[in-house]
Amino acid sequence: MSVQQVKLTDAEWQVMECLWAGDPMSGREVTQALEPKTGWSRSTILTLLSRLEAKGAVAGNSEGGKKLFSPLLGREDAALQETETFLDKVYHGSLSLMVSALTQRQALSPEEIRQLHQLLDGLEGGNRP
Amino acid sequence: MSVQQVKLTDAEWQVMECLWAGDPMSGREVTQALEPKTGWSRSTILTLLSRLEAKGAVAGNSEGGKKLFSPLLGREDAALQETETFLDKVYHGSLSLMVSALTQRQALSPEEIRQLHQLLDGLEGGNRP
DNA sequence: ATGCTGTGATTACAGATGTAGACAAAAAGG
DNA sequence: CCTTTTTGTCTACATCTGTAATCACAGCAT
Repeated sequence: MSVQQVKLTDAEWQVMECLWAGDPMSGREVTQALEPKTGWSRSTILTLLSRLEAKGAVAGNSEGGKKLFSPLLGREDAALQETETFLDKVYHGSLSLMVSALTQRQALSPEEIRQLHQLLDGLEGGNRP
Repeated sequence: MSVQQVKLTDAEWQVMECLWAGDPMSGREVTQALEPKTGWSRSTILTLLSRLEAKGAVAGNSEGGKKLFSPLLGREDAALQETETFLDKVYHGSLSLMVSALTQRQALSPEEIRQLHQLLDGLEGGNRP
């Protein structure tokens, strides 16, 4: 059932994003990877990694001195959870309400719309036995 | 251009939800409306209303002693902003990526899918000159 | 006038979050 | 071995959030 109900903060999410990209990483690697985007100091990253570890979202293996961190919480799981929370809060849990709002504001590129269409068509095909 | 970049917390969002529902409301009305769902005390609500006022998300008109609060930030605007932030953070800004993730996890009811379909079809019709 | 009552403002406080310095143990280099 | 560098843990602290008690004042009832 994967890791339950872990709430990631924005900063933590960035760190996770890193770990999801290149699995076992040392603190330094994460720091370097995030440096351009965030400019956070080593300490900051390490703190975040600790908190994530405490939350059970990442595991730290300190075999032979050095410690390597890997995500325990999968990106898919995290994304899904975040999505549900978001949809509930903003669109009463309804995806179509969300899409509707976006289209009404013309916040979707034709490209996005095309892709969505394809997606849904594919779905129908797959669902029909 | 409506109110810029106001970030609403979860608690604040609930209060706004209230104000969006029945526009000018007194603090007491908001409190009563939220009581069943949240159980928050009058003080809590008033604090939240103040913070929202400070952020420029609601306006408080104290004509003739009593004070009435109305939203300055529209629900549509708030939702759109929240949506963009969310999409960027979790799905690199791509709605179809989100929908794809949802379908892969079978997190969409057939009903939702049907509605989405309709929505998109309607869109195409409207877009074709 | 005088004391309740309903209402907003002020103050409070614990826990979460963003951000980082100081310190200690371990590794690497000479 | 002893110094320099690396790396992780602890501690720190300002701000933001959630939540509320208390205060002060305006209006109503007596």
